[in-house]
Amino acid sequence: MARAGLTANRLVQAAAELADEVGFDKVTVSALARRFGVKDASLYSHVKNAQDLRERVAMLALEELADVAADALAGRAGKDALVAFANAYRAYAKLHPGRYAAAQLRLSPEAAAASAARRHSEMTRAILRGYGLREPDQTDAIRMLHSTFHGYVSLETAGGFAHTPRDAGISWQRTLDALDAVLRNWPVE
Amino acid sequence: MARAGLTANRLVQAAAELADEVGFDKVTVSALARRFGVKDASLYSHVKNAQDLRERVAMLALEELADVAADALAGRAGKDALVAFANAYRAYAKLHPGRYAAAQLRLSPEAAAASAARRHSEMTRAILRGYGLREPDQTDAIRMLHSTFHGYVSLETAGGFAHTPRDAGISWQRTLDALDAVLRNWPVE
DNA sequence: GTAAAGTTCCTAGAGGTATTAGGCAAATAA
DNA sequence: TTATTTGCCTAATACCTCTAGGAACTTTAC
Repeated sequence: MARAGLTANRLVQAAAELADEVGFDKVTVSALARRFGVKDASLYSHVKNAQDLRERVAMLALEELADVAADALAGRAGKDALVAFANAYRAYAKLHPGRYAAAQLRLSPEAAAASAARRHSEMTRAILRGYGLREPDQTDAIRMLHSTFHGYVSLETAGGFAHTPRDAGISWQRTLDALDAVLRNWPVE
Repeated sequence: MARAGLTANRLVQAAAELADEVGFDKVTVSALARRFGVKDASLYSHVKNAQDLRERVAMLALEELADVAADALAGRAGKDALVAFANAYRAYAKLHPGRYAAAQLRLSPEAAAASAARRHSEMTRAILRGYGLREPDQTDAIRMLHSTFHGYVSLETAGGFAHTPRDAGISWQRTLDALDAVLRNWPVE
């Protein structure tokens, strides 16, 4: 009886690939077992259950996303940083739709997710440094930026922009221009 | 053998309530049958299958969302309209989280979804009339608005803003201020 | 008013997914 | 080499989806 060499990490990696291929909602214990040529029950030595598996994929995606964003941000400031960060974010979502969907999962162990989530916030805060925003405006601006990025990418990949002929990449650029403008002149009510 | 009085509409309505109570992903044919005190198989005379059921809930949500948005928009213009529309959107998502999740479903029969989707675009376009935007800027702005609204609501309900003490309602208001500002002064590159 | 037709719901059953319990064999440690 | 741990298996339960075919109820048509 030859062993398949399963590992939690290997499973999560394969689950992430599966998610990108067939969609995150179709990442199932059975499908994953099939991919490794083992029985379903065998996976339960490595992951707690299906939910645990999905959460690990989510964590992987969050970390990867933070990595590419950090790379994009390195050595840039101001609008340059904003655009690079945003583009890295959008590119990752396009390249890894399943992982991106996973990253949107509501994680139960808040503590575990916090590390990746904090990295994202830190980076966004770094971008804002170039715009001279102070708290609490900074938090408001971070929330707006995250919302716009996530909303745009999410609607775009769901086909929400397909009805209109206008190229989605151009609207994205214009949206970034608009965000830059609003940050440079943040409304002080 | 007393009849339960099932109807496609009644099923969809109950499924929507179920979605708000336990989450859209837990809306299942079995659970719905249980709620009506009938056998699973009985539902298949009224809906094609589970996917069909979910899509009908999505359509219901899209229509309801368009209705409340239209009400909010009536008789308003400019920033007033923008804020009313956005608040109606956010309020609906908070009141009906399951339905809101359903509305995000990628609908297969594009034609069917188009009617509701068009209403949303029409309304957003109406808001922009107060800002004097022309095509193609209008399309870009619509996409930005939708993205920000959806992204914010989506992140908020997923608990993404819970780490920071800042009240999510205030950040929302400031985001709307920012959107108003950027629309009044749309960057012409 | 009754017979035909259509509709609603049921029973039965097949197939997929999630998960636990318990066992044997392979890898590792003593 | 023996002892222990680990990896994967079989078996079994439970839930969800969906199809086929049948019985009871409702509506239609004469």
